[in-house]
Order: sequence, then C-alpha cells, then structure tokens
Amino acid sequence: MSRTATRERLFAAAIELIAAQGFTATTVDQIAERAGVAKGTVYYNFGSKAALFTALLDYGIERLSTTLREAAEGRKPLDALEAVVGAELAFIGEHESFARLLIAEAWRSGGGDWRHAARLIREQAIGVVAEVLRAAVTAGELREDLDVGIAASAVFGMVITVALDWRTLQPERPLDDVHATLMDLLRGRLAG
Amino acid sequence: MSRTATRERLFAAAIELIAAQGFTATTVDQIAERAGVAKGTVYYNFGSKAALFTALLDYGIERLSTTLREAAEGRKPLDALEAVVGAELAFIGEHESFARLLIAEAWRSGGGDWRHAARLIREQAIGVVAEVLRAAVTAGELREDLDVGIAASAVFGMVITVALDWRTLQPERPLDDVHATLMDLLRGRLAG
DNA sequence: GCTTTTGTACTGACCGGTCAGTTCAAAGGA
DNA sequence: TCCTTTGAACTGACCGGTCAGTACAAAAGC
Repeated sequence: MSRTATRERLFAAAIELIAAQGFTATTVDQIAERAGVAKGTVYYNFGSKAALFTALLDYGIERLSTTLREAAEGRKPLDALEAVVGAELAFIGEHESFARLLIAEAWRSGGGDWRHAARLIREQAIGVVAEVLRAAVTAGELREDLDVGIAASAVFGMVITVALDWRTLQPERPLDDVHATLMDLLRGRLAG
Repeated sequence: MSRTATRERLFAAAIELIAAQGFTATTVDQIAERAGVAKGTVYYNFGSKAALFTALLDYGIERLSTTLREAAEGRKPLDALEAVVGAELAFIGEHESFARLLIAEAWRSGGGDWRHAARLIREQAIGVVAEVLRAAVTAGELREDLDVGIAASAVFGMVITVALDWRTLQPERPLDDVHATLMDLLRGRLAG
C-alpha cells in the first residue's frame, strides 16, 4: 500500500476513535486494528501516538479552512457569508467525528502541546469567517462598528453546535433546511 | 473536615484538571493532591473516578440551568432571552474551567456512559433557552415558524463559544460589552 | 466521671493490569 | 535492491482501585 494511503487510513481510524473516547483513552493497538494495519506501521509512519495526532489535526484543519476559503471565493460579501456557513455545515456533516474531536481539543485550557490546535483553528477556520465579515463591513453591507472578532467566533460556534445537534438528533433532516434556519437567525429575521 | 466540604474541594480540583487535560489523562492522584486529601478519600467519597466525574457533571449542569432559569423568571419573553444570554455569559466567566469541560465532554460521539451528559445539557441548559424562545413565539414577538430547537442550540453554542474566546483572548474586556455585541447579533442589527 | 464502643472521615502503601514505545526477523512489492 | 509493512514478544512506567489501619468525636454503659 502507498504511504499516503496508509496514512489516511490511520487518520480516519484515529479520528473516529478519539472523537468517541478522547486521546488518552484511545490505544495505538485500537487505531492500528481499525485501520487494518499492524501496530509497527503506526510507528513506522508517524513515530509516536502524539505525532500521529498533531499531524491529523493539521491535516483536518487545513482541509476545513480550505473548504471555507473556496466557498467564499469570488462571491459578494454577504453571499460569501452564506456560502461559508453552508460549507461549514456540509463539512461537519461529512466529517462529523472530526468536528467532535475539534470541539473537544480546541477549547482546552492550559496543558498540552496542542494549545497549538486552538491557535490553528482560530487563525485558519475562524479567520476565514472574520475575513468575510470584514469584507462585508468594508463594502458597507454590515455596520461599521461591528466587532468582527466576536462576530466571527459567534458564527463559527453557532454553526458547529447546531451541526452536531443536527447530526445527533435529526440526521435525516436536509442540510438546506438547517442552513436556512441558521441564515434567518444571522440576518435577524426573527421578529414576528 | 465535613463530607460536603471535602466533596467540593474534590469537585474544584477535578474540574480544573479535567478541563485542561481531559478525563482519562487526569489521574486520581493528581485530583487528590490538588484537593489536599489522600487518594483513598476520593474512593471513600465517590467510589470511583467515573462516579466522581458524573457527580460533578450533574452538580455543575444543575447549577447552570438553575442560574439560567432564575434569570428568565418573571420577565417578558425578549427581555428574558437577553437575561438568559447575560446569565450564561456570567456563569461561564465565573466557571470557565467547567465550561471548557462541558464543551469537551458533552459533544462526544459514541462510547461512554456520559452520553448521559449530552442529554442533561440538552434537556436542562439548552431547554431553558428553548422555553424562552417558545414563549416569545407564543407572545407573537418572534416568527411563528421559527425552529425553536435549532435556534436554542444556536444561541447556546454561540454564547459558550464567544464566552470562552473572550476569557482566552481579551479577559479584561467588560462583560457588558460582550453581552451587547452578542445581543446585536441576535437581533439582526448587523446591516449597515 | 471514666472507660468502652461505635461510626465516620480519612490515609497511603501496595497490587495487578494496561499501554506506549521498542525491537526484530521475515515477507511483500515496485 | 530498497522501501514499506507485518506481527509478535518484551519492557517499564504508570494508574485505578483496594485495604488494613489511624484519628477522633460522640454515644453508651458503668
């Protein structure tokens, strides 16, 4: 098997297990078994359990932020916001386990080396949202005194929370439906 | 020392450690040491590491949802929403570690017995937000066809995300300031 | 008053199991 | 030939849980 194929199998296995059990509770033997490779292969490819995990975070966050950035590309600010929200929803729908893992690791307090992860998310994923909002402000489509930082983190957190509740409680519901409710909320179409 | 005092010392110690490291990575020895008691005391009081943790979750979620419910009490629907958001912000500001632990442990996928925790949060904490929104709909202050479930989880997730970013990135910022930005977002006061 | 008993809270050394990480000889495949 | 994988055996540290014992205050018995 090619090296990258093996790596991706290991990523997928590790993501599901760690999302369900947490990093420490997941054993390297479990990861190897689920990926259908030998334990030695894990160490041949990554060197350590921790290295596998950080590589996995880098890889996933990179994919997420790229997806968001591409969704925004070439659109007018407010359309871009809508597209980014939709892309985030879709990404989480497809990579539910990764999203759960992200939410768990990103908001840790002190400790580990993967405070790294928190910064990555903030700078890359939430950063895309912030850029879109900033563009909308510049274009005069949003209030000039909008606190872009807070608003971006609010949008990002709102979407990830709703998406996970959606997958958990009513997965049969169509994405567009959830997306529409979310956009109504954002546009302040609440009043009766 | 009284039994309840010991229990609360253990809660406080466990919350900080688990918020920073996760459940499995936190050892009973660490918890005992930080609480200033012997390891045996943990088992005398709770029976097991897992039991300590679920007791802690029950205790914390109960306090959170009570706080939210009291904030809403006796207010008109939309005022109640504002009050609940403020109360959630304040609670997280005061119990930051607990909030981090909640967000990390509550959105787990499969596995553990603390799928329990996810349900508790949904039913109790998010439930309060949902009730307030439902009251607002009944009073004609919000759209009749608003999806109360999605909206409630969106509001809850938005607030907890923003609150933790606030504590991490700009803790000196006054609560009222963050609260105001959040309410503007909710009211759709975005357009320029 | 005084001893004896009882119950509660806590202690910390210890045990048995688990797991990350290592090593290596052998095999597969491009 | 060289890169990659296999799978099993092993090690040593670490950790959850146990348990015999301490401390001590409040009854109980005399």
